[in-house]
Amino acid sequence: METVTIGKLAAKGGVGVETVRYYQRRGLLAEPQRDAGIRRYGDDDLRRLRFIRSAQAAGFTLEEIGELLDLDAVDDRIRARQLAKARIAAIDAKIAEMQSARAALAKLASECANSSVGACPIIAAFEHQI
Amino acid sequence: METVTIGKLAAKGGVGVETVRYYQRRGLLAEPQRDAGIRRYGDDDLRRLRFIRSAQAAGFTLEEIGELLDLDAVDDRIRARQLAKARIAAIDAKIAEMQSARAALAKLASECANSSVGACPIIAAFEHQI
DNA sequence: ATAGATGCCGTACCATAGTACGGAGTCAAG
DNA sequence: CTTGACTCCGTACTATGGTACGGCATCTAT
Repeated sequence: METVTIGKLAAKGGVGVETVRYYQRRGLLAEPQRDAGIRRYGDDDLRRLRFIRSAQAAGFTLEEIGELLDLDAVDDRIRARQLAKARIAAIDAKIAEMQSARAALAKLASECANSSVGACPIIAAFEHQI
Repeated sequence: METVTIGKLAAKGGVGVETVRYYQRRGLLAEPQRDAGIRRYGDDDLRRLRFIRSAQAAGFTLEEIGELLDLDAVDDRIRARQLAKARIAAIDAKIAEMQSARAALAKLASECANSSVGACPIIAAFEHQI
């Protein structure tokens, strides 16, 4: 099987070497086989690493990601659905919040035009938000 | 003028008392008038506090918020626009990322149905993301 | 006037998610 | 067979944004 060193794995996963070691310490990645003391990673490890980054982008903490990985191993659909649904709700709320913030920023960027003379209250641009 | 104590201000701003003190230490809120040693806040302080929370929701760090507040004081539109535009781009990217993550979670929640028999790979639900 | 809630202060501590260090071993190319 | 890049390890440090502590002062409602 194709195996890669920690540096290659990290590069493919878009993280640093130290981050891989850190995830290993946290139990998010399994200790891989070693070849003369040097870690050798396979495709599963890369998938797992990428999953961690994706789940992180979805707003899960590393602790929650650890739980997801356990659920995956045990195939616990009920709990997985629970977590997914809770996260979806949180994401929807966050997206709404960010859209509101975006609107405030757009207002700030457009209404307070480059060289207009009236007042340009940055604080006011955010009023009535959230 | 109506003035409130730190506890009331914090409550109205949706933060803790210690957080107000912290913002003050960071220079995000001005030291207010005092009445026998007790801080007395006015409406401007509340507006400012709410602005901080909104700007935070927009993804600004406290340091950046400090800069925004300075810009507001000095009425520096050019820089304010720059920051706003940069932030909007970042927000749009983040929203796209979250929508992608949301899709993965929705897939996880629906395809891996409660009591189906086939495999329910949580990791696979996130494949091809981001 | 007396509780009990608030406020004051500085300093210390917390969680999260890494990042850096430094000396030693190992590998790959020329 | 050497040189430079990569890897090993544990431990310590970083940044961000707060949160907690503890002893004392003050305020508010009865």
